[in-house]
This record gives sequence, C-alpha cells and structure tokens, in this order.
Amino acid sequence: MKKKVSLKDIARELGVSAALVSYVLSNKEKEGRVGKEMARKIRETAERMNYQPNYIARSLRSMKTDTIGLIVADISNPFFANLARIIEDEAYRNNYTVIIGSSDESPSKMEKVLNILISRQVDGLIIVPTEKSSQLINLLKESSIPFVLMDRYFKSIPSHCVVIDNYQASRNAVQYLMNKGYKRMGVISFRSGLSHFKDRVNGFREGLFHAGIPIQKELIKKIDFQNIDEEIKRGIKDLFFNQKVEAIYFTNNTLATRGLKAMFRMGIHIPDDVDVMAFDKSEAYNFLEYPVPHVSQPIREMGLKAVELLIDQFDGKNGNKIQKVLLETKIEVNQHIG
Amino acid sequence: MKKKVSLKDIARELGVSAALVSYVLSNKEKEGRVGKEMARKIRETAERMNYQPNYIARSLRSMKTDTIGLIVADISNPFFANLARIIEDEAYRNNYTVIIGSSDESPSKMEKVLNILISRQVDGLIIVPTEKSSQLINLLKESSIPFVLMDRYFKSIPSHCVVIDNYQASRNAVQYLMNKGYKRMGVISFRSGLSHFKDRVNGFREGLFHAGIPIQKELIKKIDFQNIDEEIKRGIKDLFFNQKVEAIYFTNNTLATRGLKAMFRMGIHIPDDVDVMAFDKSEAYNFLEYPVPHVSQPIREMGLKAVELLIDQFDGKNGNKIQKVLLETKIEVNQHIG
DNA sequence: CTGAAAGCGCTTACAG
DNA sequence: CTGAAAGCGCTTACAG
Repeated sequence: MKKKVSLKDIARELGVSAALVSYVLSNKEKEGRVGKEMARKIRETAERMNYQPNYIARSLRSMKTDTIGLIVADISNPFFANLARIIEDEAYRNNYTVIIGSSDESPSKMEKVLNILISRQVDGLIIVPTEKSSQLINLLKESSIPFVLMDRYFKSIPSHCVVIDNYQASRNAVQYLMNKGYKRMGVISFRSGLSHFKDRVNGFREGLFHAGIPIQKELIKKIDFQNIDEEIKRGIKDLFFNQKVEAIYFTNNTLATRGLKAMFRMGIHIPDDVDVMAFDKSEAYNFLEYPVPHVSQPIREMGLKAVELLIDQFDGKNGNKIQKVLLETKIEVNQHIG
Repeated sequence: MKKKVSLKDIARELGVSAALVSYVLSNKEKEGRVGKEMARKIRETAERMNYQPNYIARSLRSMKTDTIGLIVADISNPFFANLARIIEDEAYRNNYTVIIGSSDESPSKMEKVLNILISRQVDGLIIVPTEKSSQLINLLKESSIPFVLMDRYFKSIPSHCVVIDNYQASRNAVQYLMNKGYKRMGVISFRSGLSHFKDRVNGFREGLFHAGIPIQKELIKKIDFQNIDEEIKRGIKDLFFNQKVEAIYFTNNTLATRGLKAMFRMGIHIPDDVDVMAFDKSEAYNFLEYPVPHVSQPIREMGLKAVELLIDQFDGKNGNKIQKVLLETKIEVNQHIG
C-alpha cells in the first residue's frame, strides 16, 4: 500500500510551505501571488510525485463535496435509467459526481435514501418524489439544501422542478384519437395519488368532455402497482368486450407494454379490433405490426434542465425565485431504435 | 441557512469533552468507557439538537468514505441498469453508497471516470472494463485500491472478478439448437476484442465443431458498434437468403432485439422460415408469436457477488487470494415480464 | 470514568 | 513574493 503524496510532501521536497503549493495547484485566481519560477517547480514536482489532491480534505474545508444526489423511483426502469444517464453526463461535465438511490415509490424508503445522501453531504439533490412524500419535501425545503424535483411535483409546495405538461399531453393524445374518428375510448392508468398520473387521466377526461363526449366511469381503469398483469387483463377485457371501446389509452410505458402484451396474448388485433395510444416510448413497440402512437417525453431536456436548475442554485443565480420548468411533449407515431 | 450542529456543540451544551460525545455516538465498542448516565444524556441531547454526523470529517480521519464506485458501459442499457440496481441495494444494505459512471465502451472515457472516482476516494470499485483497458486495470492493481471486475475480465491479468461462463453458455445454446435438428446455423456478434463476445462466438464455433459440423466463415457475422442496424440487416439477409441457415444465434440483447426487429420488418417468419436463439433476455421477446429461447444471465447473483467480493477485500478476507467467480447461465424459453 | 491534544489534508485570512 | 497559523469536524492514543 503506497502512501499517497500530500501537499506537505511536495512542500517538504521543495523546502517551501504547504500554503504555497496549495496556491499554485488549486487556487487559480491567486496564483499570481507566487513567483513564476517557483510555480513551475511546484507543478513539476507535483507531476513527478504523482500528486492527487485529497477531495475529502478539500471538502471538509470548503463545505462542498461536488456531489449530486439523485433519487429516482427505480434505476432499473428504462425511463429513469435514461434520465440518470443524461444527468450523469451533465453532472460530470460540470465537475460533479452523482450518487444514486432508488425509492421504489415508497415514501419511507425515499426518506431513508434522502437521509443517507444528506449525511453524505451532497451539495444538492435531484429527486423524483414518491407519492405521499410532500411532508418530506417540506422538511427538505427547511433544511435549505438545494434540490430540484423532477417528473413529478406537489402543487401545494412551491419548489424548483422540471416536469412535463401531463395534462396538455393527454389532451393532445385524446385529440389525436378523436381526429381518427373515435368517440368511445377507455384509459388505463395507475391507482395513484401522484400528480402526473392524475393529470394524465384528467387531460383525457376533459379532452373528451370538451368534445361533448359523455364520460363514463367504467371507461377509466385504475390499476394497482401490486397486481399489474392481472388487473390489466381484466381492464382490457372489460373495455373491449363489454364497453366496446374503439381505442385504449395507456398512461405510461409499463402499462402500455404489459397491456399490449396482454392484448397480443388475447388475440386482439390492433388497430382493427381496437386502436391504442401510449404514454412514453418503448422498444417493444417495434415488434407490433402496427406502429404505436405515443406521447414522447423530452427526456434529454428534462435531465439537462434539472442539473442546470440545481447548479444555478449553487451559484445563487435567479435569486430566491422558484424556477418551475414545464416542458412540452409531442406525439410520435414511428419509433426508431437507438 | 441553519448551521449544522457538531459534536462540539453537544459537548458544550453538556459541559463535557467532544471526545466523550464521540465515544458515545460513534465508537460503539468503547462506549463502555462512558458512564451510563452521561451516555444517556449525550444521546438525548444529540437527538434533541438533531445531530447529524459529518461524514466528510469522519472520512478524513478514518481514510474511508463508505462509497463504492461503479463503472459500467452505459447505465441506460437495461442489462447494466438492472445490475446497477442490484448493486445499489446491496451496497446500501452494507452501509455503502454508490457513485456511478459510464464508459461508453471507450477506454479513454473509462480512464477519465476511473480517475474521478479514485480522486473522490471511493473505498473500492466495481468495474465493467472496456475493450483495450487492460493497461488501465494493471495500473489500478498497482494502486492497491480494491476492485472487482464484472461481466468481463482479462485472462492475462489475475484479478477479482465475477463473470459468467460465456463459452459454456454458447456451447449449451448450440446444443439446444442442434437438439432441434438444425445443422446449418449462423451467428451474429459484435466485432469486438472483449473476452465475453469472443467466448460466445468460440463456444458456438466449437460446439458445431465437436458435433462434426463444418464451420464456415460466412456463417459468422461480426457487427460494428457504430452501424448496427445497417450491418445487422445485411448479415441477416446473407445468412437467410444466401447461406440458407436454419437458425441464427444473437450474442447479446442489443443484437437480438435489433435483429428480430429487422427480421420482422423483412417479413421473415420465426421459426418457420428460420429459428433463432438469443443471449440475454429482453422485454421485446414478449411481442413475438414465437417465444425466443435465450441464454439467461444470473444478474442478481452477479451483482450480489461483486459487492461481496469487494467488501471481502475491505475486510481483508480471503487473504490476498484472487477470487474469480464463474457463474452458470441457463437457457430459458418462456419469458415473464416483471 | 473523563479530558486535553494531536492529527487527517487541505484552504485562506493574516502578517510580513 | 512567501510563511506561520488557524480551523473544517471528527477520532483515538495517551494520560490521569
């Protein structure tokens, strides 16, 4: 185990003070204070001894860790994995590293992860908050640790956030289906208090309402997180056989892929028997005879913007003004892999 | 901005030394040194003042950060995302956090990420090494920072690693196809020096060889990372129309999903026109009429084992003996979502 | 049972 | 242009 070289080692080697070495190696602005010749020597020696600054010591002094905590629902979900990748790249580009944690949509798990990340002194957090975590977010606000909510937010808690306009996205989706001539449509969503699912269902409902199409409760299926495949199958059966809908709208990619799979297994043909519309894209859509129209989220913009809003807070930009970024979605019909 | 309370604050509050507080709050073994009554008071006060230990300071002292660096090819790839999730959970369970970085299969990017993680003083690393990174791994070995290679390794460099038996997996896959009565088969793989792709192709080749089936170069298609869709299409066309193979073997999930998609678009029917076999699972398989037989990797075991091997190194278990874990794969035919 | 002190490696205000 | 010193918050060997 080789001992790592420290500032002091370099200083001793050259017979100068550690302070001087620090100025040359780390404190760019004040480097002018040091003699050109000495600066050169110091840099040379540091190179030769393969000096690597100790970030921990630096952090203790500076009260900054250059680390961002990222809490998503589940990093193994493609949507969050993609988001994480964007954030990772953007963070590295700004000289930050990223510590990840998954909440599994559980507020207690989220609290646990949050506390761990805070105790690790992350400079700030990007959070996809779970259902029923508004209390926690309120507490976080009081702690004055910079953070940005992503994908979801709480209407009752003003906070920096980057979300899409879920309501409008669903309105557009319904409009798209109505333009195809459909009048009788069903929606399959999660039984969830999360704002984005609510907004998606509301957009669907109100889109129909504004078109003068009566809204029936039976056309809105709410699926439990726990028992997705069973409930989806039941929902589709009812919508298709009993309600005789012309189209089904799935409010996220999990529901869409599972639902499409179920329809496929049941021998229901798309779009002849019934048409579909999905929220989010999925690689699976490529394997259907019929391209699946879907609401496409600007994942890249979301990630970039979240990092930007966080770093703006570090830099004290925008004063104390809460930045709420609402991104547009679009409807895509043909999906290209990679 | 509320100042965080420190050990000293608690000590002052109670009129004792910071050392005492530290013993009670952190140094479980030596807590016996402290009076029961005083210990109670200290704990109570810490609770009341909402004391949170400063990990940075602790790390500086202890030379440990309780952080694991994870370098994968691309966190947005489902295989690595799943792996990352297992590792994340297992790390948290052992009181470690995880910093992630993606290499994009580029050795220079891998080096950059590696250096960043090392400078952040991670206690150890779990690495999916890129092609041509053996030099880098050798350097890492000299640095004596604990690490575990995963998914791939270098035969020339003895190091802790967790991999599957790619060669045997392919032998099994070929056997599976031969049992179905096929004699003329093609394989589609990447043009890559990575050991696992080589082993997969070799297993295929030798499986045929041992069965006395002549091996023709034209049956082995090597695809470039850069231009996957084009080359795959060409490869499949040649295998199907010119070589008239009975089955095609894809050596990973990217190749399989893209290849299947291409076949689907070309109107090639599976398994009537030609049969297939894949490496890795994919959600997309669910949407084919015909279930796709594939080699299934024990992702969970890989992740758990990698963390275990790393922590064993921290604890000085197994002496200096290099632990090379070779996991078994199995062939799965029916895939279940979730 | 408890305290004073050193030190982890760095940064930076202060003094010259 | 350069150095001595304090201090970030913690742990732990030493002394009593």
